Amino acid sequence: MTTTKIRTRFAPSPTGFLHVGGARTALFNWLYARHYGGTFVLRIEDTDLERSTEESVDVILEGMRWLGFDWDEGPGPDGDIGEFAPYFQSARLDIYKSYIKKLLDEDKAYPCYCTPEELRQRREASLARGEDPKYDRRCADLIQSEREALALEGRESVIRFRSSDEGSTVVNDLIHGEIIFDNAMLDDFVVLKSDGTPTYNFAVVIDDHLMEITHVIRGDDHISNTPRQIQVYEALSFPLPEFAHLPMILGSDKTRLSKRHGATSVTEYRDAGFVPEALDNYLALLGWSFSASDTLFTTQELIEKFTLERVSKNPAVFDMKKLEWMNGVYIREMPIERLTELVLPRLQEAELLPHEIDAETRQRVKQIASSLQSRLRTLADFVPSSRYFFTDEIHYDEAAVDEFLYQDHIPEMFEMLHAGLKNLQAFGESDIEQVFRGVQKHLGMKLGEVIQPVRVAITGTRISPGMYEVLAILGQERTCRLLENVITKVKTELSKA
RNA sequence: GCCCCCAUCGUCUAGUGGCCUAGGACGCCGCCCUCUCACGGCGGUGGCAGGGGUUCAAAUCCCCUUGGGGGUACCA
Repeated sequence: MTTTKIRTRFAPSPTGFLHVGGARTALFNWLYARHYGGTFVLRIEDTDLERSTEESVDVILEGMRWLGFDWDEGPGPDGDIGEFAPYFQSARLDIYKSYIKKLLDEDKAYPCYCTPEELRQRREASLARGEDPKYDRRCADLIQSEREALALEGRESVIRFRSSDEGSTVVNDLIHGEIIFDNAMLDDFVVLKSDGTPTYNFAVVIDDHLMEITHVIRGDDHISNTPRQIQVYEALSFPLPEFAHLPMILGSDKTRLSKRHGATSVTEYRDAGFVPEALDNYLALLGWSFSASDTLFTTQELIEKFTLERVSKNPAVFDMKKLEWMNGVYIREMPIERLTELVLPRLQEAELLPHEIDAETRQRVKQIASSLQSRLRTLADFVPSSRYFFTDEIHYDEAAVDEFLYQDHIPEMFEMLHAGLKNLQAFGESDIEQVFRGVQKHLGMKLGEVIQPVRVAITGTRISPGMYEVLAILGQERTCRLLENVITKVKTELSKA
């Protein structure tokens, strides 16, 4: 057992939405902390002043809450919470500067006056010569007077880290094992930009150290950055945390998951009718597995079973079909009351229900939800599938109407059904079934030959829950009225032909 | 270009040298249930990238090739 308390963090940069890849990283950090009774920190890496926005921070926090990833330290409703505040990098600039000063004082870093344009040209030139496009260190050994002269030219400076060309740097990764980098491959990278903000590779080290992060769990696109960071740790005599690099999430064409592949933001999945537990469960399986046979895990089980040892090394392709299946499982297994509550706002949104919902309506929606529960893959499916329960304006599937309704025997058959249904004292499923059976027997038809036309008449389509159930929910009055409407419609059409 | 990571069914994966004639899940196909569609049940299709080694024995270890991904920014 470890004696030090585990501390993990998720450190998104607020330049857009909470990406599913980011959500997966957050999930693993969160699960790891919860599994070991550690602390989960949320830190906002907003040092890119150009691209970071406040709205993006809100969207990310909202996504985190929706997914259920509660953080112990980080942004709170009234400012940052936690002993290592602030948790926004933009509010920690003085801290970074003090460490920059330390590096400068010890000659482990130096100011560089090359402009981005000059750097770009030299990089391209060396690439064209077939050389490594490394920074050429022309500012590495400037003397004070030279620096002043460059500054006098109006040049802005950045601070570069003086990296060693000797030896190698070893990344000891919990998932990948030892990864060795030749130090000669690393150049003197920028640690402080000319606008006074630190670069990622520097700030991440300072913060992870100061916030006492014990396990740095992140996407494996950061592997190549890790040796740079390790050199910073060493230059500042900080102890190294453990590193664990997660496999990336890819799109169906095996390239990095992006907009081209469909929805990538957590918000989109929420809006599309996915439930958070399903997304958590699915995301957990992207890079982690528990056994040869288990795939369904409640969030609590995920916490209990999650370990880094069972994280795989290979990249995972995001499979929407499997997510949909899993979401369907969660919808099927949730209490009907919850499904009802989740679906009400969507029905209001579609203007199928008023803003005020009374107990009777809620009860009715509950019945409908119950009839549709096994047929949903997303909550969004509910609206089109239940439309006819709420409005007489039926959208007819023309082909189905031609096939089932515009037949000579339909008016007579429907009139028999109408008469039978109208006379019922009670309008339960079994009562309705009696009427259908009677008509079917009388006409010498198969049950389906009676029911399917009714289905098309009532729902407009050939697909719905059991017919007796649908009619019972609709109620005697509406059922009879809808039948009457259809009988007229069919007669009119037949007389035309 | 250079550096790094990765490589089992279409997809997610189990597999840590003999238990593998390679297991599960999604998808797909078929059958059953059945008033349609779902659900559910049953069955099927389908894979160790290629080549060399090591070993009595390799999906499992090593090397090479190939393929994919990432990095090489005053983005994170």
